[in-house]
Parts: sequence; C-alpha cells; structure tokens
Amino acid sequence: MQLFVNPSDELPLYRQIMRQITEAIAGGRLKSGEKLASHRELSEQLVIAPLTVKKAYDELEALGFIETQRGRGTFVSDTPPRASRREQAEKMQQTARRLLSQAYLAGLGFPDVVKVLKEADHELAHGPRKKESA
Amino acid sequence: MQLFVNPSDELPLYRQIMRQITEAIAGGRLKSGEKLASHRELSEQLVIAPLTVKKAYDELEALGFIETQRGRGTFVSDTPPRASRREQAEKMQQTARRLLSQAYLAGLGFPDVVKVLKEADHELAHGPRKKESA
Amino acid sequence: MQLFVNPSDELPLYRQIMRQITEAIAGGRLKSGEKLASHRELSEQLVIAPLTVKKAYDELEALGFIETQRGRGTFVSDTPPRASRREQAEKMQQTARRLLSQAYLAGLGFPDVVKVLKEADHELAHGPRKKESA
Amino acid sequence: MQLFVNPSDELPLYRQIMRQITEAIAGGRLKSGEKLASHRELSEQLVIAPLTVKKAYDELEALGFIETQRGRGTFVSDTPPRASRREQAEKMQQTARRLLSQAYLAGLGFPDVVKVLKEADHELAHGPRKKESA
DNA sequence: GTGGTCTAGACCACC
DNA sequence: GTGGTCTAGACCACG
Repeated sequence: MQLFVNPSDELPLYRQIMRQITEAIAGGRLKSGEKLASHRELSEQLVIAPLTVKKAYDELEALGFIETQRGRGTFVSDTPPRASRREQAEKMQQTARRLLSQAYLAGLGFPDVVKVLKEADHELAHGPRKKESA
Repeated sequence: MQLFVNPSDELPLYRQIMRQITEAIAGGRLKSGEKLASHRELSEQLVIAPLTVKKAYDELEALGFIETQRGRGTFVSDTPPRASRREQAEKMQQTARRLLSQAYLAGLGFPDVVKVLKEADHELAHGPRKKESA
Repeated sequence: MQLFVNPSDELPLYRQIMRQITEAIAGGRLKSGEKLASHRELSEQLVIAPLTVKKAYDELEALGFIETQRGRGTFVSDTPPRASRREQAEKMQQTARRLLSQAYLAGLGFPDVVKVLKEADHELAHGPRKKESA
Repeated sequence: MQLFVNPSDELPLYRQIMRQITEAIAGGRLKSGEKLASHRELSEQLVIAPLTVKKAYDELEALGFIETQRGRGTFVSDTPPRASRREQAEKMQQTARRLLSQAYLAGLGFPDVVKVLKEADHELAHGPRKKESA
C-alpha cells in the first residue's frame, strides 16, 4: 500500500493520509483485518513527522476505520463505520454538485462527467499513479 | 441570488460564498454581466463582516470569475477562467474518486452514484433548498 | 485624437485619460496650441460621466499640460511642466525597473527590452491601436 | 532580503511589498525554494500590520510566485508564473510607452532612456539603496 | 511558531 | 453609494 502526500496541498497532511486510506478501503484495496504500516514506518516513507501520521491513525481509529492492538500493530477494521443515511446523502450531494460545477465550468457536459466517474472508479480499485495535486 | 452561510461549517465562510457563486455560474443561475450584491450589502444579508465577503469577491476576481468596477459594483465575468485541461482533469478525477469513496463506504453502488449525480444536476440549475451542512 | 478607456482597469478612468493625453503630448501627436474636445463631447465618445472627463482636464490644467479659455475651449499648453530633475530621475528609475522585471520574469533579456522600447517609441509617435489592458 | 515600505507612497503597502519581491525574483536576488520571512516577522521589521504583509503574500501565492506550507513557512516558487505571451507583450508595451513619455516630457531622448535602463538593470540585480519615493 | 480565518471599525478614492 | 486599504487584536488548525 503506497501512499503519497503533498505539503503544498490545501488539505492538511494527516487528512491526506486519512483520505487515501479510506479511499483504499472503499476501493477494496485494503481489506478487513489487513495490517497497516506502523506510524513510525510510514512517517519515514513519507518524510514527515511521525506525529502527523499518528494523528491520521488516531482519527481513523476514532472513526472506526482501523483498530489498534497494543504491541501488535494497526489493522483495518472489519466493521467500517456508517454515518446516518441523511449525512451520507448530504455529503454525496455536495460532492456531486462540486464535480458537476467543475465539469460545467470546464465546458464539459453530463455524459463527460459519467465518463470521468468511470475512470475514477477504475483508479479507486487499482490505486492512483501519482501524488495528490495542490 | 440568495446565498447562505453556516459558521459551523468546516469550510471557511469566504469559501462557502465562493463555492455558491461559482456553482451558480456553473448552473447558469448567474449569467455573464450580471451584477452581484455589493460586499457590504451581502455582508448584511448574511450577518457576517463585510471584509469576509470582500475576501470572497477578491479571490473570485483573482480567479477571473467576476470583475469589479470602482464605484459601480461587481459583475459576473464574461470570460470565465479556464484552468489547463490537465489541471481540470486532475481536479475532476480527485473529486470523482471522493464521490465514489463516499458511496462505496455507504454501501451504495455505481448506479446509485449516477442517480445522486442527476439529482445534484437538478439542484445546480435551480439552487439549493437549504443551508450548507456542517 | 482618439482616446480609449477601460472601466475594468485598475487605473481610474480620469487617470487613463490623463495618461493618454500626456503620452500624446510626449509623442508629439498633440502639439502646443492644439484644441482638445470639450469634456462634454469627449464624455459622449467614451460613454462615461462628463464629470470624469472634467476631472481629468482639471488635473491636467493644474499640472500645466493644458489651458482653458472660457467660452473658447481647452488647448494644449505651450509650456509643458517640468518636474525637478530628481523627481524625474526617480520616476524613470522606477518605471525602468518595472519594465525590466516584466521582461526578466517573462524570460526575455536586455536586448529584448530595448527592442520593445523601440516599438513603443513608434507607437508613441503614431498612437496606440487599441484600448488599455486591465 | 531587506524590504522597505513608504506609507506616503501612492502605491498600497501590500503592493509595494509585492513589487519588491517580484523584482527580487526577477533580479535573481531571491531564488527558487528560498524561504521568505514569515508574515508576522516581516510585519515587525516593516512596522506595519501582519495582515497587510499576509495580503501581499496571499496575492503573490495566487499569482504563483511563492508557495506556502502550513506550519513550515513561505517559499519562492520553483515555477514562476507565465502570463500568455500576448498579455506579457501588452504590459511591457504599456510600461515602455510610459517610460518614454516620462523621458520625452523631461526633455530627454531615446539614448538617455537606454542609459536609465542600464542603471535600473544594475539596481535590480543588486537591490535598491533607499526606500520607495512617494 | 507557522499560516488561516474572522471581526469591528476606520479612512480614502472614485463615480 | 461603490470598492480599496489598513489596523489591532482575537481564535483556531497544523506541525
């Protein structure tokens, strides 16, 4: 499981990490019970402070995505969290509107958006090829 | 053009304003040349500081969405900005992946996402019905 | 003598007018004693408020570039004003540095700047072809 | 990197800062990746409000000259922005005409302008010796 | 300590 | 009235 962070990104580093892990879970690339790199190990890979990775793991654990077993490591939870249907629907609506705005302002149409969506679906399941853009 | 802000929202106030305006432009509810409320006027409507609205307007102008004319007011630009196709594609990819993640983690499938997208499309063109959620 | 104004320009309208007239005088296109359009007439041409043109004329007169003869009209002065050599030198230095910055940031070199200068010299003497850019 | 501001100058403080930084970049005195003083630090040096410096930094970032990293600081961008060749040419033409006007109205000739330009070139690369004039 | 956001109020220039 | 600038001070998020 290869992660990337971009210090210039508006999104905080720990959130970038959180997002990538949740996306990996959503895409099925990280499965229930799978072991994650220790925050120390990951911090070396990403060349960032260990505390930053730890914060990401802490929040993911608080949200129920991962579980920590002292002395053994951190694992993908087998009971992924579910927000209320209402919250889910609202968030998706918001994201969907944002996606459409980006498309329309770029001169694209609804069918193009669906096309992009299909490409993204493929990426989700197989992993991104490069770092987050700023 | 009715706007809403939610001080509890994670997104900064000025960004909430920016987003609503760009979405209104994308949805065709704000047309080229149309006059916006002055930043003072809007600040009263939204019950926030004038400078906060001004910051939103300033950034929108820097991005090319709107134009200001001293003493006359602020208007929707007739030349909406175009990021490079590469940047556009990247941003849309990112948003699309995010949308899919939200859906899959909620237990929904690809067809559901398309359905949500259609609803969002309708909202974009006709305006939201309620304030931003936190 | 054809003038142009751009309401979106950062420079105030009356300053845009002032600049064009002083440039025309510098370029020899407006000669001593030559008659200018009345501020009323010019305001119609430019589709702006007469007061705005009047302000430009007032300031140009205060600076000594033009002279008003009640009932007869406004004329180019035969005694163009001279700032102190020190002020002149400072202003030119500043403008020169700005020109060089623009060039270097654009990847051009000193010889290119001289080339641009020669083109500008030609324009100065024969008049611009289009409106001011924002 | 020593900056100066002059509150009496017609140019807004934040623009004076912007100009000096872009000129320093153009002159090669500020290099890609170099760290700038924090906006708080600089505000103390210049004895002006931190927000004023921040505004300058914000705009420079929007223009692509510098990049900020939360918690780490602000750095000179390694990808200086490039306006379209057309915009560049227009701006330079305008500045060049202005420089010539100043010269001709001062009774100087084209060779004098080139001389001034050479002096300015030297200043650009080595920094100004005094504060901005009003 | 760094940047990010917001406020309340002031003054000026422009139209 | 409009937008443009500046201040002084506060609070938060991030590393």
